[in-house]
Amino acid sequence: MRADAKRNRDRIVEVARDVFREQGYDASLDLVAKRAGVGAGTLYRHFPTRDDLIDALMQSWVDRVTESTDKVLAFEGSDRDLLLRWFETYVELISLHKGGPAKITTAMGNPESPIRSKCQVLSGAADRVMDQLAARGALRPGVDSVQVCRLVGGVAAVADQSELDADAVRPLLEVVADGMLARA
Amino acid sequence: MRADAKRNRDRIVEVARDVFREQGYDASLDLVAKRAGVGAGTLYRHFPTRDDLIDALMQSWVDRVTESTDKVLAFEGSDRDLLLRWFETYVELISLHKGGPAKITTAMGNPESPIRSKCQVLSGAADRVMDQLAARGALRPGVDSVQVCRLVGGVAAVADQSELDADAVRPLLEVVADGMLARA
DNA sequence: TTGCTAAACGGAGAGTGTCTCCGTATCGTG
DNA sequence: CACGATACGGAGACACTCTCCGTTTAGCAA
Repeated sequence: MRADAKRNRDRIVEVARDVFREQGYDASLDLVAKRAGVGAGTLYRHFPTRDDLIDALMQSWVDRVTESTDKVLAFEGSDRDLLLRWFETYVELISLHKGGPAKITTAMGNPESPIRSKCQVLSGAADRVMDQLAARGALRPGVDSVQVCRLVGGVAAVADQSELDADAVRPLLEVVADGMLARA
Repeated sequence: MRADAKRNRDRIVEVARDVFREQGYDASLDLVAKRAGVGAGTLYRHFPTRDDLIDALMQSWVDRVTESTDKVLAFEGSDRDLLLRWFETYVELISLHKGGPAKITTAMGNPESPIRSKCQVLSGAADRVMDQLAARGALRPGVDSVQVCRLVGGVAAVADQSELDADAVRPLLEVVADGMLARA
C-alpha cells in the first residue's frame, strides 16, 4: 500500500471512531470523509461498506475483550457472581458505542457480516467463561455460550435503546444468570 | 374531519399496513403515499412522523393483544408453562412486522413516543399475567412486568434481527422463565 | 534528477428518502 | 349557488449513500 493511501486510511479510521462515538453507528459517512479531509470516493474505496469501516476500528476493541475476559476468569468468588461479572463485562464491551449492542448481536448470527471475525473473538471469550463454569458443574444442561450471547446481547440492546443505567440492567442480568445456573 | 380527508387517511393506513408488512417499519413513506394515490404532503399532514402512522395502524393490534392475553390467563397448567406461553405470545405479538420488537421495546421505555399508548396496552397485559402468577406465589421477589417486557423484548429483538426460528427462541425464553420463577 | 506509470485521490452527480411550502381544488354550509 | 374553511398534491430543498472518471501523486528505474 502506498504511503499516502495508508495515511488516509488511518486518518479515516481515527476520525470514524470519534464520529461514531458521538453520533452512533449510523452517522453520515460523508461527514467522516469531510472531517478526515478526504473525498467520499477515497473513503468508499478503502471501506466499501459501513461495516468494513466499523470492522477496522474494532481492532483495539479485540484486545480489550481478551483482557477483560482474563480478568473475569481470574475472579475468585461464587459461580453466580462470576457469571454476573461476565454478563456485565459483556454488556460493557458491546455497549461502547450507541447502537453497538444491536449491531454486534446481529452480526454474531450472520456468517456474511464483515465484522464477523471480531464477533468471533467475543463468542470465543464467552466460550472460555462458559467452559470454566460448565467444568465446575455450575450450569444447567443445555445452556451454551450462544444462548448467553443472545440473551445478554438482547438485554444490552434494550438497555442501549432505552438508555437504562447499570442499576436497571443488573436485575435483568440476575434473572438470566439464575435461569442458567444449576439449581442449588 | 371532512369526508375526503377521512377517505384519504383511511386509505393511507390501509396501504401502510401492507407496505410495512412487506418491507418493515423503515419502508419509504413516499412509496406509501404513492401507492395510496395521495401526495406526500397529504401523508405528512395526517401523520407528521412515521410513528404517528404506525400508531394508527396498530389499532387492530390492540384488540389482538387483549384477546391473546385472555387466552393465556385461562390456561390450565403449571406456572412455568403459563409463563412460557405468555412469553411466546408476547414475542409473537411484537414480532408481527420486521423491526417490530426493537421498535416496540424502545417505545415502552420512552414516555415521548407516539405509540406509547399502544405499548401501555401491552404492558398492562404483562401486568395481568404477572399479577396472576404473583398471587400464586410463583415468582421470585423483585420480579416485575417491566423486567419481563425488557427481557422478552430483548430476546424478540435478537430473534427478529437474526431471523431465529421458534425452536431457537424457546430455550432462551426458558432461561428467562426459570430465572423468574420461585425456586422449587 | 527526471520521466513514467500504476496507484490513489476527490468531488460532482445520480439515486433515494424525508419533509415542507404554497398555489390549487374541493367540501359543505348558509 | 357562492364562498370561506379545509384539504390536496407535487415540486423542490435538504440529507445521505455510493459511483464514476478526470486529475494528481508516489515511488521506481534509468
